[in-house]
Amino acid sequence: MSTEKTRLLLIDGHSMAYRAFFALPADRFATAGGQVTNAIYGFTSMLMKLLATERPTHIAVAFDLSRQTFRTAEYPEYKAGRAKTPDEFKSQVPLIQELLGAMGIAWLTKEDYEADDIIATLAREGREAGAEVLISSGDRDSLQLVTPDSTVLYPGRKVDELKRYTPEAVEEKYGIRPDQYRIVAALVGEKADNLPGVPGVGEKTAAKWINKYGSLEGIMDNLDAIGGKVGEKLRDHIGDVERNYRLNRLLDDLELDAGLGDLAWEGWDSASVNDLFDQLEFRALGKRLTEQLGDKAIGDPTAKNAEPAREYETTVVEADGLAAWLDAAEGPVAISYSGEFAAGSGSIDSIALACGDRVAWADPTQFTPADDKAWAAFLSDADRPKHVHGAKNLLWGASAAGWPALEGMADDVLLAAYLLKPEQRNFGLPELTEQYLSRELVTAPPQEEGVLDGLDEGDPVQQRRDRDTAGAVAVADLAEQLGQRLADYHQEKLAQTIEYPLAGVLARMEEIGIAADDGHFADQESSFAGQAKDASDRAWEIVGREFNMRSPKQLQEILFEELEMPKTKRTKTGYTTDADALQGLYAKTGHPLLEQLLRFRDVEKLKQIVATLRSTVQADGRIHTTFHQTVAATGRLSSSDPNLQNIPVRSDAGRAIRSGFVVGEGYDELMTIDYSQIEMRIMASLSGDEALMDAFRSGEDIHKAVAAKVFDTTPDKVSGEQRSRIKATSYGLAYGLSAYGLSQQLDVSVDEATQLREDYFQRFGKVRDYLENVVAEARETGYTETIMGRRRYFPDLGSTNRQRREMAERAALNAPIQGSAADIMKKAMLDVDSAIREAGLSSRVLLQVHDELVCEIAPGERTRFEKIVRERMEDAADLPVPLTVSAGFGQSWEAAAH
DNA sequence: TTCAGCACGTA
DNA sequence: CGTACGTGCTGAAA
Repeated sequence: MSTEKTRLLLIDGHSMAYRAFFALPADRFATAGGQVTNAIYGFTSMLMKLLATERPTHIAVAFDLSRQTFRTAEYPEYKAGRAKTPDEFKSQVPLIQELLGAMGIAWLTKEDYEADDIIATLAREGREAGAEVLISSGDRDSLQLVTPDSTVLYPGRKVDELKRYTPEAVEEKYGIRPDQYRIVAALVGEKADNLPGVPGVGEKTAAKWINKYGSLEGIMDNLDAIGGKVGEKLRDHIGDVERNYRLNRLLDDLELDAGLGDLAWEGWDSASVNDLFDQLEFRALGKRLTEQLGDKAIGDPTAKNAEPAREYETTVVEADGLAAWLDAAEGPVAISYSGEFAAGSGSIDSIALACGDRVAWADPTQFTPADDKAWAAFLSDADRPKHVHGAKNLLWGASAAGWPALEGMADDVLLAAYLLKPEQRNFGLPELTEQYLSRELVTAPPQEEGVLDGLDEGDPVQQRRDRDTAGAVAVADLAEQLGQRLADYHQEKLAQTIEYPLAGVLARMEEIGIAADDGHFADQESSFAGQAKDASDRAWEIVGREFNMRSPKQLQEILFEELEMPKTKRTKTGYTTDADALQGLYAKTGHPLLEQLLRFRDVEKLKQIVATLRSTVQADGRIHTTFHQTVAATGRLSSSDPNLQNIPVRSDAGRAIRSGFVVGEGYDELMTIDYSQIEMRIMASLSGDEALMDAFRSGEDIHKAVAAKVFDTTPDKVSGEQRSRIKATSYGLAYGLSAYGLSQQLDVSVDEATQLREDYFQRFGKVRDYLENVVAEARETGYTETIMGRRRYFPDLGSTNRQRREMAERAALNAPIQGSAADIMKKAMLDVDSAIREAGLSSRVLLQVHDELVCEIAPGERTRFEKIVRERMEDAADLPVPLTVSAGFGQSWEAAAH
C-alpha cells in the first residue's frame, strides 16, 4: 500500500467544459458525422493537464443537473437572464461523462443542487479525512472553500492558465480571509447569477468594511455609521445583500452517491479511452495522454490505438539489382522519395519502393545503366500501378533526371485525403498515417542484422533510407485505406479522372513557368517607388511631421485623434483605415491628406507586387509558381511563391504589371482564354431557371439581358446604371450577399437593394429556390456536392451561433457553384493537355487563373491551338446553357487581354 | 523570431 | 452584414 498523502481533485465539470467550448472553434472540431467535439477536446486537454501536474490520488467531477435548484426555488430570478445553453454544447456533455467513465474518474450530479455544492461537500469530507484538496472551478463562490488544506484553481486570463488560490492568495487579491469571501460577493453582487449587489460598491469597498467590522453582522450593526453616498446605497440594498449572502453559501452537507472512498483514481482504461478517442476522431490526444500519464494507464495504452508498425524487410538495391526486384514485385508499388525541390524542378537522391511486405531502397543518382533502364521501363509502364503521396515533386525530379513520363499513377494518397476532407489543413504523410492508419510513421524500423553495416544512425543517407522506407510502407497501407473510403464516399471517379492526372499537368506548368521581362519590372518598380515617395512627402508636409504611412495604427492616431475626423467602421483594435473608409472620409472632409494616403497605398502595393515578382524570376528568366491542389476547400487551385492568380488587372497602373509577363523565346505569342460568366451559367444550370437559361441562350450581353427581364424592358433600352446594378446583384447572389451588403456595394439604400433583389427573384424565382435548397440539403446531409460529385462538409450549419451559422450558409450556397466551375476548368485542362499531345503541338498552357488559361503559342500553331483549347473548354461540361470562352493574343499577358 | 491583425491583390 | 485564396507590413509578444 502506498503511504502517500491523499490528494483529492474536485472539478466543476460544466464550467470547465463551457470554457473549452468557447475557447476552441467549433468548426475545427467536428467528426465526419457532424458531432461537434470542441468542448470535449478542450475539456480532455485541460483535464489531462490537471492530472499530469497535480497527480491526484482521488478525483471527482461534479455536474449541474438543471437550472432548477433550491436556489431558484427560493429566488426565482437566480441565474435568470442567462443566454440559453447552445445545443452544440449540450450534446457534448454526455460524451464528456462517457470519457470520464473511461478515464476511471467518478462524476456526480445531485437533483436540486449545483455542482459547487457537491464540490463543497466532498471538499469537507476530504479535509476531515486529512486530505489535501484541490478545487477546479470557474465560479468565484468556490473561493469560500479555500483553507490551508484546500486550494482553488481558478481560470486565469489564458485558457490553460490556472491561478492557485491559497488563503494567502485570496488575502492578497481581495484583502480578506477566504471565509469572508461570501460577504464580498454578497455586497458586490454577481451579475452572472443575476444577484444584484450594492450599486457603487466594489471589492475594495467591501474589503474595507469587512476589515473594519469583521463580519456581515458587524456591518449590519453599524449600518448608520457608514457615511456618504455608498452608505446610503448600502442601507437601501441591505435586503439584497442578505439574500445574496444566503444564496451564495455553498452547502457542504449533501447526501451524495459517492464518498471519498469511491473517488480513488486507479487510472485510465486504455482500451475504452482509445476507442472513444477513435470515435471522436481525436488523433493526437491519445499520444499525449500516454506521454503524460502512461504510468496511470490500465492496459497497454499503445495497444488499441496504435497499430503496430508493419513488419518489413528492406532490400538495399545493389548495382544492377533493380530489375530483379521490380520483376519480382507483383501488384501496386508504393513509392516514397526525397531530394531537393524548388518550384518546377528537383533532384531525387532517395527512393523507397514497397510492394506487399517487400521494400526496396535505392539512390537513383547511383543507378547503373541497367538500373536506369529497368527504372525507366517501370515508370513508363501504365500497367504497373504506382502509389504515391504527392506526385508533383517526383514528377519534377523525374523530368530533371531525364526519366520518361510517368504512367500508371493509380493512387495519390495526398489527393485522396483532400477529396475526403477538403478543409483539412495538414495532409502530411505523418499526419495521414496517424489519421487513417492509427499508427505513428515510424522512421527507424527494426532492421535485419548486417543490412546496414557501415552506416550509423546519424548518417544522412541512413536517415533518408529510414524515412523513405517507412514512408513507402505507409503510402502502400494508406492507398488501401483511402481507396476504400474514396469508394464509400463516391469520390473515386473524381480522384481517378480529375485530380490524379491533373497533378501531372500542373507539374508541367510549374516546370515551364512564364517568361518575365525584368527590365520592364525594374522600370515599374522605380516609377512606383518615386510616386510613393512623392505621396509620402506630401502627406508628411500636410501633417507637419514624418510618420509611417504603412502603419494603420499611426494613421488612426492622425486621422481620428489629431485631425478629429469622423470615426469609421470598427475593427478589433480600433477603426478601419481601409481604402473604402478613406474614400468615405475624403467625401466628408475633403482633407488633402486622404488623397495622398490613397495614392500612397495604391502605388506602394503595386511597387511591392513588382518587387516580389522580380525576386522570384529564376535563372531561366521565367517565373515558376507552385499550384496547390489540396488547399482550397471548394476544389479550386491556389498559387503561391509567387501567387500568379492575383496579379493586378483592375486599374491601369496595375494592369501595366501584366506587360512584364511576356512570351518566351522560341514562341510567337501568348494567348489568354477564359470562360465567360462561368459561375452564373452554373447557377442557371443547377437551378434550372428557364428565364436565366434563356438569357444565356440568347447570346446577348448577359447582364443587359437579365436587366431587361428584371426591369421589364428590352435589352437595348437598359441603361448603364441598370446593367451594372444587375451585374452586381447576379454575382452577389452566388456569394449569399445580403440586401445590406448589396446596398453598400451599390451605394444605394437598403430598401432599394431589397427591392432590387425582390425584382430579381420575381423574374428568376427558381434561382432563389435553388439557393435555399442547397443550404437546406446541406443541413440534412452535412455536405454539398458539385456537378462532379466533389463534396464539402459544413458542420457549422447547425451552430447556434448566428454568425457562424450564417457564414456556413453562405459558404454552402457558394460551394457547389465555385466548386463546379473548378471541376469544369480542371476537366478542360486535362482535355486540352491530351488534345495537345494528340495533335503533336508544341504550344503549351502556362497558368490557370480559375476561369482563365494563359498559354504560350509556338510558331505557326495559333489557329490550331486556339481551336483545340476553345473546343475543349467549351465541351468540358454538358450543361443546359452553353459554356462560352473568349480568347486574346499578344506579346504579353496584358497585350493578350481581350 | 514568431504571430495576429490589417490591408489588398485576383476570380 | 459576399465566396475562395496568398502576401507583405506593422507592432506586440516572446
